Amino acid sequence: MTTLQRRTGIALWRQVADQIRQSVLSGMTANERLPAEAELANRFGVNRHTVRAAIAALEKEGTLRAEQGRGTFLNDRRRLQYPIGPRTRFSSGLKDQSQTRTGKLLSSRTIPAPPRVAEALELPKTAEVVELSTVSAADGDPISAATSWFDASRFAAIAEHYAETGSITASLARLGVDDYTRQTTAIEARHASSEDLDLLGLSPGAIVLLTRSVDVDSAGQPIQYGESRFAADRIELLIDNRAPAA
Amino acid sequence: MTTLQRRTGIALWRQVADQIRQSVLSGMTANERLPAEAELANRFGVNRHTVRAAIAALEKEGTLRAEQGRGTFLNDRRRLQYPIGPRTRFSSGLKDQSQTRTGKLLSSRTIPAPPRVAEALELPKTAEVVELSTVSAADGDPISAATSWFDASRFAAIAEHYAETGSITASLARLGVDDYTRQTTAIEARHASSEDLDLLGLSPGAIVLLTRSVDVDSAGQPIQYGESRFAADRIELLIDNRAPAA
DNA sequence: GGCTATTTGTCCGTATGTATT
DNA sequence: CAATACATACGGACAAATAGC
Repeated sequence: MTTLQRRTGIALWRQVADQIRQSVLSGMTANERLPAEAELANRFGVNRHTVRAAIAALEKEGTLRAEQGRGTFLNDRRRLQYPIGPRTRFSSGLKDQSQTRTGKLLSSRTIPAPPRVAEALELPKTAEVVELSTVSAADGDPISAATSWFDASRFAAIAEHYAETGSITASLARLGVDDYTRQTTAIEARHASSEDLDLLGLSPGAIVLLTRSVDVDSAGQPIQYGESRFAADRIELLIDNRAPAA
Repeated sequence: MTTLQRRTGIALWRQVADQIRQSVLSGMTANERLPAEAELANRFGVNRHTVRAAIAALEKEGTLRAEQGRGTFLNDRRRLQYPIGPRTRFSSGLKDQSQTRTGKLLSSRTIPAPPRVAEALELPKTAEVVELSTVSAADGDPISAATSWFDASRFAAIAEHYAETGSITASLARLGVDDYTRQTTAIEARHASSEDLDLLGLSPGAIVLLTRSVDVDSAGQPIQYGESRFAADRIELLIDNRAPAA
């Protein structure tokens, strides 16, 4: 099966932690007991201390809890599903899966459009854009860090609106965009940058899902280009074609 | 700007390698020269030996090449775009971006349906399914490793057809499925297992995009449940809502 | 209450890998 | 290349808590 590897720059206990998250916990329900440390050590072919180090890491991140004499148990921590489709909206998509959602504005500035941004927004190369850096959280846990760009000539005031509402949809509505749809979403995966580690509260080596998206208004004009980083261990992206645009 | 962290189970040289991939190379064009070792060591706050270890790793995985006396240079490595939508098909999606595409059958077997498979295919818990393990490559580079499940009572012979055609679409056509559409696609990201490292020719620590998908026939009946792993450094997933179902 | 089996928690020592000087 | 300090991994032994009898 899946043998662990040495000398890769990734400690064994961390590989074991990842394995436990994936193969051991995948079929388990909340508050279920894990196999004993000794059995896990045997299964992965490592020392019990190495399994203990892995469990300690998973305990620290909130996935497990160990109780002396009783065993180690799986905490209730679902991966949120973030839907992607023509009607993709951050706020509403997660609403029914979490209690509270917050969107915080980190910074904003008006700059000449970077080439890829100008292309996505169908603006001339000399155009100016508003750049928004935001972090979104659900139930207090940071979910995504995003950078968004808007045509400065049309949406100069969007930063102020976002700071008040914490929502792109609401901010756009205030600026006369009643409705918009997702045109394209490109998805990549990579190791988190040190900035993302900070923003999303991840440990080094963690993975982020990176989406690059273009939203268009009802006239088909691109209004937003965004690059979002999602904590891959807390979220999955879901494309559901059963629910077409309303 | 976060400094690198210790005691996280990820060796410093690997963190530096990830950083170089992310922040240093992101703004660079192909065949551009990297900053000198000493400068990188200074920038990341680590010793030169550590930077050298990181560069050696990146060289081994093919993203950099070091030339004696000249410096270290960024190799040209584009990501293929893999479209996802109602009409998602592996073969045709990549056709215009690569010269040759091959689908190889690794193994097949008929087994009782695992719970998540039975649920996805809307089969009774006692049903049997055909499990196909396949690897797909474009221009000789492995792109994805997939495991697919089909209702054994309806598609018992699919393994033989796939072995001949190297295509799921063609195999289904032979079994009377003229048309099918993608119902759902869930996307996660994780570190590659050692099995995937083998199949996809990756180096340890590499990332895979994992998709779980359900395809349905024209009557809306689920016919295929699949889990695919894509090499995240060679591919990105693209959801394009501009081209609706034909 | 005691006894025992099971499981997690802590301590020792030792060897190897990692990172710096 | 060498010397040093720290992190990782292993092996064993025993303590502490829990559950069942």
